[in-house]
Amino acid sequence: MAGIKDVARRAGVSIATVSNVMNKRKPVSAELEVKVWKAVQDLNYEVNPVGRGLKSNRTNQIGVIVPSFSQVYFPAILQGIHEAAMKYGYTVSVYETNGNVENEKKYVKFIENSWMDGIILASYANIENKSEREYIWSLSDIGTDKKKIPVVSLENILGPSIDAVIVENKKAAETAMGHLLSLGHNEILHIGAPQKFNIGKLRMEGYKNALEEAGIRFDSDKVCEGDFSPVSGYNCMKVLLERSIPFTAVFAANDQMAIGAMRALLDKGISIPEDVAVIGLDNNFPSTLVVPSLSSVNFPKFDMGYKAIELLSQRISEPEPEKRSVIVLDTELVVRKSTSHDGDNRWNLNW
Amino acid sequence: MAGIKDVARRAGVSIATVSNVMNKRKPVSAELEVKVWKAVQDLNYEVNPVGRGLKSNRTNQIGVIVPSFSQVYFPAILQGIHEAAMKYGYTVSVYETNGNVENEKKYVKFIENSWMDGIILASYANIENKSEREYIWSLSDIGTDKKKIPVVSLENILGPSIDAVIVENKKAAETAMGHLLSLGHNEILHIGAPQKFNIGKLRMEGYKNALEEAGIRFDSDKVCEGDFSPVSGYNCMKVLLERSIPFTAVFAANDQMAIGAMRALLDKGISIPEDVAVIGLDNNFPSTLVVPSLSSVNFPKFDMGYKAIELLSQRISEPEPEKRSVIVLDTELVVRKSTSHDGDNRWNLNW
DNA sequence: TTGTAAGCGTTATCAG
DNA sequence: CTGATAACGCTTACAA
Repeated sequence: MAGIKDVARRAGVSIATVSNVMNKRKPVSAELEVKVWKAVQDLNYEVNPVGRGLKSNRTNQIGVIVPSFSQVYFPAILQGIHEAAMKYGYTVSVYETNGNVENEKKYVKFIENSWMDGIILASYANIENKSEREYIWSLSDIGTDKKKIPVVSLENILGPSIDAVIVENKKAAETAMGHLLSLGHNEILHIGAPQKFNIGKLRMEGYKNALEEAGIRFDSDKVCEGDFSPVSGYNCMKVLLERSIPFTAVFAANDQMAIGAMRALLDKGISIPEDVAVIGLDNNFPSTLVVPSLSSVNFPKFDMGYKAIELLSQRISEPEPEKRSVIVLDTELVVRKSTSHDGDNRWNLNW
Repeated sequence: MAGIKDVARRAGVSIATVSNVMNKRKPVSAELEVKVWKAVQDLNYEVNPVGRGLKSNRTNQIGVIVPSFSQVYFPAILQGIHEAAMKYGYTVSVYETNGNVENEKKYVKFIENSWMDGIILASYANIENKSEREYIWSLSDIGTDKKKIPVVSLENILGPSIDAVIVENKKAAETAMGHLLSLGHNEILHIGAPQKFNIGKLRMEGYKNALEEAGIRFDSDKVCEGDFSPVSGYNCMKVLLERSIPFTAVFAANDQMAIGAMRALLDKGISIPEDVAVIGLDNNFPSTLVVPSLSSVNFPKFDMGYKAIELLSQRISEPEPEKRSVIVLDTELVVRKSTSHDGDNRWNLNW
């Protein structure tokens, strides 16, 4: 593995000239430039990021911190992150917190300490908790004066001064509800996401808003709070069925719970969509797999990852923005067989 | 962010002493040790990996190269990798090749160049291609004399001198077949994985072996080659059905294809498992989701990742082993509803 | 046991 | 336009 010295020796120039040729920071005569590039080729030389990092304070590394690698949407986000990262010349290091905020803090500290250039964070920190709120605040000021390390939050708005890439959860919920309402349903159950998370609250708001606009009274008996998992959807559905409330449709706050709910309905001999229509949120690949296929509202997972890197890259080159950016991505209704016989039945092959 | 100098100043010692205390390389008096640790605590100091890397040639980084992040088994492997990596003090950087060997080479080169300490590689290189074979050979000698960078291959034995973590594909296929045979099936179709991959060949061998041991003649009309995807399983099943060969069971070389095959059977009004039993290989979470749930042979994905790091860590500390290691992990039959009414019907919640 | 100083590979300053 | 050299943060040989 050749170093800059080897290149300089072979090209018959100084290491400074090699550096200037490769980084185009100072003009170099055409003659020497050719020699240097030739030597670079001959020796198959590439800059050593460790040496460069020490001097220039840039490592071209991005740290990605997420609650869990096993969430069904993570691979798509990571693909977006990776593709954009390669484009902008970054390497991606990944950290799994298991939803533990202490781990989150530890990894943030480690990334700062490693002089990585930026952080993409899907945080589980709770703003209502004092110490966690302080931690969130600290995120807007990571690094030293010499090297600020920007943070981009995924899926969440963490605070007034932290950039974020999100989808409009409330609007997405309204889209799902709008679909059911347009099909003539007016007795609609809701299986909610945990209300302690912002996401859960926003999706619930969307449910309520849609009802209100349609002139339907909100009834808390029609709601059950799940925990994102398929089993919680299954259990919620059973609880709701036992209440013997009339209903013709179910809106679940994510696809996993919707699939659980579908299973509970089918177990009872209830036909989907003839007796009851079901719709989820997120649009993960298992929704194309189940029978009937599940209608949902697509979240642009790949784009979220991609945009997060773009935003980060911008912040890295221009650390002091006028104000923080929140990139809001569009969601889209996907009609499948669980709400309509005309719905799409194709498989998502990306798994 | 404090540096080693700040710690030294605050503790009233030299930076060498700080280094010695933290790395325990040389004895330091108890008195100074206490002072140093206090200063470390006060300043919340952590070693800067960039500076350390430059001097010591170790970066505590592992590069992980895989064909695709979206494969359904990747998250579990990555979880194993991450958990072990944290335990051993490594950071994990990920690279997606999209099955393109040129990308693979590029990332290997980049990792070498970045002085990472090791590589975990799930390669798509084909040993039968000359240039790719040369590339594979080169993998056993990455880095310089000063810093060798070990490679651990995932799922594949790449060559006689490269460590690997694998499962016994042939045996796993025999396990699946053994299950069908024990249920009394003797007309068994096979939907195979691509025969250009080692994995595909081994699973096919397992199929043939099991037939032979049961005294059943191999019939190539009972076989169709898929490409791992659910749709290819679906299409293969349709082709096989058109051949009008009598059969009572299907063994697919992975769960995705098995699920595709199930869908084709159910579309034709064929009952599973009453008319036809179906079994896959790999045991991914969608298999617990479909109806009926799919029998399979479990591959220990988390452990594969975990063991790969353990092996790598061992090679990093002891670069010149007597011989290379191949860690072979156990697989296990999982009986679900697609082969037996007594089969398991529980969901795998880890998604 | 402790401290001084060289050096890892690169970039950037500054003199030529 | 080019080259010598200091500096980045740390580890380690060697001197004290």
